[in-house]
Amino acid sequence: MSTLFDLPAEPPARPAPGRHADLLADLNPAQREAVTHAGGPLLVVAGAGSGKTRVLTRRIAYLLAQRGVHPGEIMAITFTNKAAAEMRERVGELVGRRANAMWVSTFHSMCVRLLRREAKTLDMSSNFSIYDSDDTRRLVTLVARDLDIDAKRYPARALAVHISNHKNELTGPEDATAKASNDLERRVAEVYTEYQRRLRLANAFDFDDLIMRTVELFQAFPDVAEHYRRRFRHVLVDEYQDTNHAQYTLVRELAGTERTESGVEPAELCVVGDADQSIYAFRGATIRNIEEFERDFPDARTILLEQNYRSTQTILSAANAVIARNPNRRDKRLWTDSGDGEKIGVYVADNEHDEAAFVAGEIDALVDQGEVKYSDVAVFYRTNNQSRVFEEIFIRLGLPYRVVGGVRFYERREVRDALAYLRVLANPEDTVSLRRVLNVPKRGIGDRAEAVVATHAERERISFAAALRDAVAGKVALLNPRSQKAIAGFVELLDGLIELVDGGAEVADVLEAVLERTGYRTELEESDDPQDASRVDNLTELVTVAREFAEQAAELGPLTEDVDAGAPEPGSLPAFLERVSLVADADSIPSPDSEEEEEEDAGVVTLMTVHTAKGLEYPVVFCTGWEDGVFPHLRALGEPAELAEERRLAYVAITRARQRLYLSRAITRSAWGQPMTNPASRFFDEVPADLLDWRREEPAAESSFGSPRAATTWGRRSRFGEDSAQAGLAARGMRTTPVKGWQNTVALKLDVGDRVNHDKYGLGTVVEASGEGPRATATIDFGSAGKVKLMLIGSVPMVKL
DNA sequence: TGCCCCAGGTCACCA
DNA sequence: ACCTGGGGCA
Repeated sequence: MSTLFDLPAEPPARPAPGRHADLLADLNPAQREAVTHAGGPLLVVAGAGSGKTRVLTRRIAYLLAQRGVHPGEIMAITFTNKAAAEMRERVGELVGRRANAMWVSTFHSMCVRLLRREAKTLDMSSNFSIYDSDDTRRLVTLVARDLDIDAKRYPARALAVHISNHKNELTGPEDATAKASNDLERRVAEVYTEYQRRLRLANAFDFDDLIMRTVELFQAFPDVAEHYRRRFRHVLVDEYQDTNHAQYTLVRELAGTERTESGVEPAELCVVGDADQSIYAFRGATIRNIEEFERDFPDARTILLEQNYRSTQTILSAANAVIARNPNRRDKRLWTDSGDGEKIGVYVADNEHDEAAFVAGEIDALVDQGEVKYSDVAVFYRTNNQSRVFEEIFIRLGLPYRVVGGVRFYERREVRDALAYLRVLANPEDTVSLRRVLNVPKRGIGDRAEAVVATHAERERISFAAALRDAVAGKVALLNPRSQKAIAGFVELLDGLIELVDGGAEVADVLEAVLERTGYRTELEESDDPQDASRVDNLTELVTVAREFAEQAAELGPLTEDVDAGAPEPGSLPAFLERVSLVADADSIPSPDSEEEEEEDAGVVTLMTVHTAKGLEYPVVFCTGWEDGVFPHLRALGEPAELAEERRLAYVAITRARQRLYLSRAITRSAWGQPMTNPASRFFDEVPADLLDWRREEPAAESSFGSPRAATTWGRRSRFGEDSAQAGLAARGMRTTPVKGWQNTVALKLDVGDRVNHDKYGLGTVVEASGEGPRATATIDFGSAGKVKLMLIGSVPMVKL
């Protein structure tokens, strides 16, 4: 994992177009307009593969080359460090070294930069810690416990989510308290209030705070806002559809909407996005921001990019047809002039193993034919737990693969422990980190001792770190001598390490000292748990990361630019921690072509969730698990808003494919240890039939039951407010049922104790029933055929007796 | 008091 | 698989 911080590999160097004509020469008219537009706010609606990044980078280059804009006046905001790095690099190719003076960063790192500089204004110290979701959960747990909140009724996870939602909506603790109207909301407000107090005490911001408090900074201190507004005359935002309310407000504050009293005009705002690719509602993103852009910024200009440079027309037609089913969307149809290409391969598997075998076999065949190499292929699934069957068969067949996602490096316990030590050294007030490592490895400071110290801290209104020192000095009542001695040893240990830091030791050496002096490494090395061996490896890797970080910093040299006052010294411990905190998950995704891949090397197949796939592209894509209940996900069935989001997810998945796309489903799939039969994904119906190449259809036996076409009056669509898909397709002359019998019939209503007859399993008794309407499931005991969990939507080949 | 081990319940979507 | 609680033991 030494690629942790590596930037995407450079595309082959091409001559940098410096002159006006060159910057625009290879752009289509819409792109050209987006690049040259001057004046009012600009919304670029960029369909998948329509050259969005190219437009953004060219626009920046154009600003510099043709409009005399100084690079220091440009702020470009992205969602991932990877996107930021790519943009910086591509602008660098076009304009050279001057690119360094621009701010090209993620929302979060931009805010950290501002907050470090302005920390004093918010009564914080500039060496603050940044809490991620794990730290947040820990602190919420502590707070909830102190407030005597029933952890069963209000789990810390849930409380943390509610707090996060408040922050994304810019609702502060006071507002939350005032608005609370039921028990849950009052509890949340209570925890939220105390949580914020404790964050401040720990000199820490959590992830959502970075945005919320920056907004607060701008709103409470207009002179600060004006300072940055004066500086950043051009604000560009990528992936605008993924912004939440707080980020939206931040953009507004930063760019300004009208002339200030002292005469600062609003900055020129350019946002780029695609509402159809908004798939992060679950973390607060709202497509409202892009949909309402023209209303938010009245004199806005909107440009649509519909020409696609990535996929075949077949793939684009499928994507267009699926996404067209979403209500209330701006119509947009992707097209290409590069031809139809292959049809979409469709496979109906008996079960998930069969599905995985098909995928593996097909990849094998394609590679054998010399059509593709492994690294051209990606396999998508809806949820991470679906990766296992693919891994199994890939291993069995010897297909090289890599799973992206899952437990990430920085989420591993040992890595977090080590970083917690470093954070304590950088910011001793960081209570969450301090308490995390207090007794790791075990050193005789148990729960009891910790609680006594915490109580003392609370009563004296001092930080936990200060309370520990009191404990050593014997000022903490109820602490037994043995614990006191253990705490003294711990404090001494920390002091020794802090001395090392103050003496200017390199981060990697500090880290080494932590692992040595705490006995952390020794403990792992002496353990006979095989897992601990890999933990040692991970820690070694972390040391390597720290080492490389210092080397990189040394090459860059000290920062000179004025706006970076308050930023941590390059290569320093705080700088390292900041870097690590802000590594977004998406940044660890290897891009298909970026590895140091030899020409001859076939690379590896990439396995990932659809969410992870956003922004990537592959010549060959297998999108699996196209089943109602899987994709779309179970909890989206019957929820129009969530179903729309699932459909956007399907759209994202389809548009990742360049040349070949495969869609597959399994008739039965094991979930939660039980086999489950799932109907075909409704999204299948939405792809025009003439684009599909059926590799295997549903076995006839499954469809012999009932009269599938007749019984759609109950239909999910009519009932749940979608337009009539049947009518819509018929009107366009599209065939809607490629396979006989997979349309939905009336769902069976079953209760515990009902007797049923199933075409395949025979007679059975319902032992469990749950869910309503489209989400109804039942567990049925078929005697010798075993217990089976079935979804009751779709063509259930079963009758109630 | 603190540590360790085992049991049992729980939670399984996506960054 | 991950956290929590109880009981036995140094």
